[in-house]
Amino acid sequence: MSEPIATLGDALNRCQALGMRVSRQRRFILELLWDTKEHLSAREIYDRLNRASKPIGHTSVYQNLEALASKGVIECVERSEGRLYGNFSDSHSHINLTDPEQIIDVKIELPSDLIKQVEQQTGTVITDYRVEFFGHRVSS
Amino acid sequence: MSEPIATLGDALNRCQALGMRVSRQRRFILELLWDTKEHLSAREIYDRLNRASKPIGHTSVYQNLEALASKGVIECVERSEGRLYGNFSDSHSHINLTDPEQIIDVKIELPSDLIKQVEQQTGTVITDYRVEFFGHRVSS
DNA sequence: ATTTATGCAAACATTTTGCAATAAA
DNA sequence: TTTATTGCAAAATGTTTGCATAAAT
Repeated sequence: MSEPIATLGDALNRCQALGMRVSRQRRFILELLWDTKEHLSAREIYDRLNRASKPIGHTSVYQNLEALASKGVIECVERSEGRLYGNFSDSHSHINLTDPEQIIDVKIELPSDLIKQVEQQTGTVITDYRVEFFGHRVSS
Repeated sequence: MSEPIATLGDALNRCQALGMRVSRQRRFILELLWDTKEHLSAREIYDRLNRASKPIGHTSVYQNLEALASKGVIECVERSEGRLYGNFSDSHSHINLTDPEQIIDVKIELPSDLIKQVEQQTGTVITDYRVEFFGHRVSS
């Protein structure tokens, strides 16, 4: 497991370590995601940046979110409202609740032997992970 | 909580109990979801039914899935592939590899005490989960 | 200089809506 | 008969792609 991505600086460093260039627009996105605690849609990210005089096009938003999420620099969650993106500052994992829909962040750590087992089974080195839970509140 | 919907018959009965008519097309959808063990997209359901000479239109597929899911007759999960519907939960985990980019599917099961811990900490009932790993191959 | 990233325009995919025809009860 | 359901056509959203330009290293 490599370093967790807790701060904006971590995210920018991780980009460079991955061979991704720290472009103006990429920085805009990362700054926004580290400034907010919400999960945002591509559309929302596009709107907020352009409203804040941080010009960026739709294509760049989508391409960046896709690249950053697939490399584990940011997180992506699927919701009925669409695809939402957020930072890893607090916790990597979350619970998707239904009725009413809500996302709860949760901090969990997988047993290291479970991770080792996955690495050995697949011939990989795991650098990061997150767990996505689905469920509902106890009351119902 | 009312009776669990375990069989196709249960699902059809539940429809009637809810005042929903058991139309030809609605039955097609429920039969398909109870025949398969996969979660299917609206598109996939549309295609499979029409290919099987069980004619149904796009609108009906969407309207039915929406109605059935919102009334708890079937289950709906949001995935990166889109919105999927089914009659049971599957835990599908994978590893996102970089350099070259590749996704490996992996079957893992979390320790039940870890899940219980999350449920207690958050006051929720976990019905499903998946783990997303990030990493790279051992060679690189 | 080299390679990655940008972003317009357009294609593509998914989901929703109006509404007249149809079928279940 | 009554009322829910169907499904066409079209619109509203959301996402991806080709490619020439621009920018990062």
